[in-house]
Amino acid sequence: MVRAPCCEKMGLKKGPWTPEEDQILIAYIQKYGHGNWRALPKQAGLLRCGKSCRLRWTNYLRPDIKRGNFTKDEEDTIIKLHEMLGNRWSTIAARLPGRTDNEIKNVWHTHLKKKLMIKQKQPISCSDTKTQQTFSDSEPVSYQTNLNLMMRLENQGLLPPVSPQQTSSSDLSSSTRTDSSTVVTTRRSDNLNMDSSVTFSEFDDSFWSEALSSAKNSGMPELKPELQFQFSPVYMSEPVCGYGFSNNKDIDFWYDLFIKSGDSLSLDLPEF
DNA sequence: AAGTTTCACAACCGCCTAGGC
DNA sequence: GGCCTAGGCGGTTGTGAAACT
Repeated sequence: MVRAPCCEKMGLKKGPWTPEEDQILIAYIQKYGHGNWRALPKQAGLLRCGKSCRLRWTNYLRPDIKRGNFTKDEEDTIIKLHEMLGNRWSTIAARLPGRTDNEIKNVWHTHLKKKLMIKQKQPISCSDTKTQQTFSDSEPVSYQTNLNLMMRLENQGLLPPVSPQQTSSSDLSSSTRTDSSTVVTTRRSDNLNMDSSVTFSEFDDSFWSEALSSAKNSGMPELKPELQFQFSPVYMSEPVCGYGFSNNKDIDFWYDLFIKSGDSLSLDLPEF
C-alpha cells in the first residue's frame, strides 16, 4: 500500500487547532457536510490534512459531543465494558452518548486504570470472597465458547459499532428459539440485515441453565421465566454483548442494566 | 520565585480493512 | 485477484497547566 505523504511534506499545518480553523471547519461542514475528508480541507480553505480535519470534527467539534467530567455512572460503565471488551474504545464509546473513543481512552489511562489498581489492592471482604470464588469456578466453562461466538458474529458482519442515536426501543430484535438451538435475529434494521440470523447450536439449554444458576448462586433474585427467554437471546444479539455470560460478573452487570427497567424488563432494552 | 515533575487531554502516527476500479 | 485510496481504530506523543520541591 502506498502511504500518503505526511502533512509536513505537503506543506500542511500540524499541531493544535486555532479557533479560526475550528470556525472554518464547522461552517464548511454545516453547509456542505463531510462526504470526502481528503478533499474537504482544500475546498474549505484549510491548511490541514483530511485526517486531521476528521479527527478534530469527530473528537471535538461535533455538536452532539458532551463536554465536562465523566459521571460516576459513566465511569462504572467504562470499567465494566472494558472488563468485557478490552481496549475496544470505539465499541465502548458507542454505549456512551456524547463521548468519543479518544476521550474514553484518555479517561481510562489517566483516571480509571489507577482507580482500579487501588481498588484491587484493597483487601477482599467476606461477601466478596464468596463471589470471587464463584467467578473463577464458572469462567473456564463458557469463556472460550463466548469468544467463538464473538468471532462468528464478527465474521458474519453482525458486530458493527452501534452509534447511540441509532439505538431506540422501537427497533428491537425478534428472537426465537428452536428445540436444539437459539436463533438470534439482529437488532437494528439500518446497518444490520434483518433477514440474517445466526444459529448457535453450542448455546443449548444447559448453557443457559448453567448461566442462570450461576446468577442465582451469586445471590441475585431468581429471573422470571419470560425474562430468561428474552434476556438471553437479546443479550446475545447486542454487539457489546458478544461475550455472552462469560462469568457471574458479566451476568451481574447485564442484570443490573436490565433489572433497572423493572417489570417491563422482558419487553424493553435499556438505552446505552 | 524559579525550576522540576506530574497530569490531562488534544492531536498525531501507523496499521488495518472495505470498497472501488 | 491485485492495486489503490479513504476512513476507522488503537497506541503513542506533544504540550500546556497544575502541583510539588
